[in-house]
Amino acid sequence: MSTSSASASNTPSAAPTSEAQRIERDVKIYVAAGANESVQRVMTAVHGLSRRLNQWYDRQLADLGLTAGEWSVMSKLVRDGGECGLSPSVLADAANVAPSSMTHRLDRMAKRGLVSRETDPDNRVRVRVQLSPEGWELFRVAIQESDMLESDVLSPLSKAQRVRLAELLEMAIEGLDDVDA
Amino acid sequence: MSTSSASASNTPSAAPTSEAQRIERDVKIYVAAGANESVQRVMTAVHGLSRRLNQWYDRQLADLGLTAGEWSVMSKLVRDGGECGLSPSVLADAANVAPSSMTHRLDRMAKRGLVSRETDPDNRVRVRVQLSPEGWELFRVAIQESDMLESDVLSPLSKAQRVRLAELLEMAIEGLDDVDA
DNA sequence: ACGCAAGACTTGGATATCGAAACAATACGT
DNA sequence: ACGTATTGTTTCGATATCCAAGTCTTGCGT
Repeated sequence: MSTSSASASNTPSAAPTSEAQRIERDVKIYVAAGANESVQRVMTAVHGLSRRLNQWYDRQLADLGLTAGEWSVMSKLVRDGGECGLSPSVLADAANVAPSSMTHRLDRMAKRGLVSRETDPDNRVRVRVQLSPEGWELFRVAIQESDMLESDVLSPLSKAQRVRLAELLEMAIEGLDDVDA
Repeated sequence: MSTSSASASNTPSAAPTSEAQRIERDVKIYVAAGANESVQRVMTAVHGLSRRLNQWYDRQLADLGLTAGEWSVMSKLVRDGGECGLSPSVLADAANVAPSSMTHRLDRMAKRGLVSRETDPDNRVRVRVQLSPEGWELFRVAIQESDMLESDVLSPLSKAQRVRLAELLEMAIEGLDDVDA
């Protein structure tokens, strides 16, 4: 914020184009360095894939009124819910969203009766989220009636490529988390 | 929605656990098949990286009041804007967002004077978006004062790994676009 | 025992995004 | 030329997300 705004007033005798030239020079350096070009490319692609993946899930689950986020909660509960379910924070972490986002998500799902939310009697600070019978039933319908099982969104990628993709993504995430800390 | 709600009323003589058993069986099939497990993993990771990348950019550019999306517009214009700038739809496509989202983004940026928006005289249906002098100056300040050049978000990934990551992401996107069509 | 720091979750307000529909302006077929 | 289809952009309403602040437990230090 300190090296700017000096076009016409500060240096009266200098060439009037000096600022434009300086800007252009600096920017050229940036562009020539290809600065963060790969980062930008990754960011754009990540954003785009995220968008399309959500679109695909939303379309698959449109009849059932489920969103991609809700589906991810349900399948996480199915896979790892066990006897007592999971806590909101665990679910938020698994879904890579902010805790408050998961609260709102669970609000919606609880209002529809898909999940039950009850405070853990042993640890009254924690909350146990479990799939309700209606939730189980809807999950079953979803995997039966939608193309969830057969059709494959990532068909252009081989099994090995998917794993590689996931690994690279997770490496990048881990690195970013380290920077934060 | 047609094969449900028959626990206690419809089949009085059948075993009351039959529905629960059926649900469990179907779900077990799904889980055993590892159905879409890799897809779910990719989706979660993609979402997470997208989130963190935005956070990182927002923090880098917080002083300047720029968001990641606005930054991507600016650098796209710097790189490929040429003489006449770019159209909103091209920018939306490049940023992988819906056209209407780009309209709003450009609204904000135009209100701040970062970009100019004028209808193309040759093709009055098109709009040309260009970086204003203030936009150029702010871009220059950003690449100077922020750590945009030096610090590297994707440092845990080598150059080759980034390229590989971007390629895989773009393959997946292309495949999803084909499904749509 | 009492009080205070830490952790888990929720509330509230702001914002960015999306899809569908409205709205030009052009192009094209007859 | 005229009406229609097409394309580019915007408006509008709904929604999902985020951050910061608030509430309520737990646990620990003195």
